[in-house]
Amino acid sequence: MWKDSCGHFGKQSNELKELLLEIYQLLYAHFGPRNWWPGQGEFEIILGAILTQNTSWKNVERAINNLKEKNLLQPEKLRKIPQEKLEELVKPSGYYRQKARRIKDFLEFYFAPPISGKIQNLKKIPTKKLRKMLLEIKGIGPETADSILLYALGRPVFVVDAYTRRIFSRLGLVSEDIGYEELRKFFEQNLPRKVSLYNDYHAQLVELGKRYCKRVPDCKSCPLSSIKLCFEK
DNA sequence: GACCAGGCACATC
DNA sequence: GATGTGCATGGT
Repeated sequence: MWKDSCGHFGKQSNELKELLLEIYQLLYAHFGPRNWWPGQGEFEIILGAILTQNTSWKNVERAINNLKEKNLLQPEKLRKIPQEKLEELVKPSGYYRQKARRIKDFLEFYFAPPISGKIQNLKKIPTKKLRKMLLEIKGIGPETADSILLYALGRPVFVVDAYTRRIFSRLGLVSEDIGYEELRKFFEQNLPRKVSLYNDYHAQLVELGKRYCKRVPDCKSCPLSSIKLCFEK
């Protein structure tokens, strides 16, 4: 096996593209559609993306429900409440002081030009430029930015997380220390540029990771074991 | 009680 | 550029 300049291990491009689709199909057949973030508003999804940083979704739901109960799931309202109040409400999601600050930082960005508090203005910005703007906000790193782009705004950006890296390095398809950008390009260059596919693929990988690809892998019952790619360690 | 979760920023070498 | 650490609640 050779290693190319992008850091992933050798497979002919066509072979790789088929393999990535095959993996997705196996996951889909096994878990069914994940339906991540269906029918929610953009702003709620953005909050979720921030709140879920290194945190289980269950805890994020508690935080979001707190905000929902107080009818605060709107940027105008969240902007007005003091940070200490916001901290109390998002507490169940952990890192609550940081996260309250990050939400406030995002709101500052959101209400400043060129967005000026209007979601239509946000939607107008081209993906590449918007990604850059999001990354300039303190507390929004690559995964959070890409989650916002994909799940809140429907942009064709593949979201990469710790599970993605772990799963694909164990499959032997990429190096285990591949960087975020490289890994994202690995998917974007080898998958059809389709938002619905990116959306569900990432969600499937998270599901697989949670169940079978923790630090100690459970490769025997892993749905990918049928293609003999899952290393047993 | 240890380990983990849909990361990120910052310090230090 | 790589590696280490703080942040914090709640589940297994």
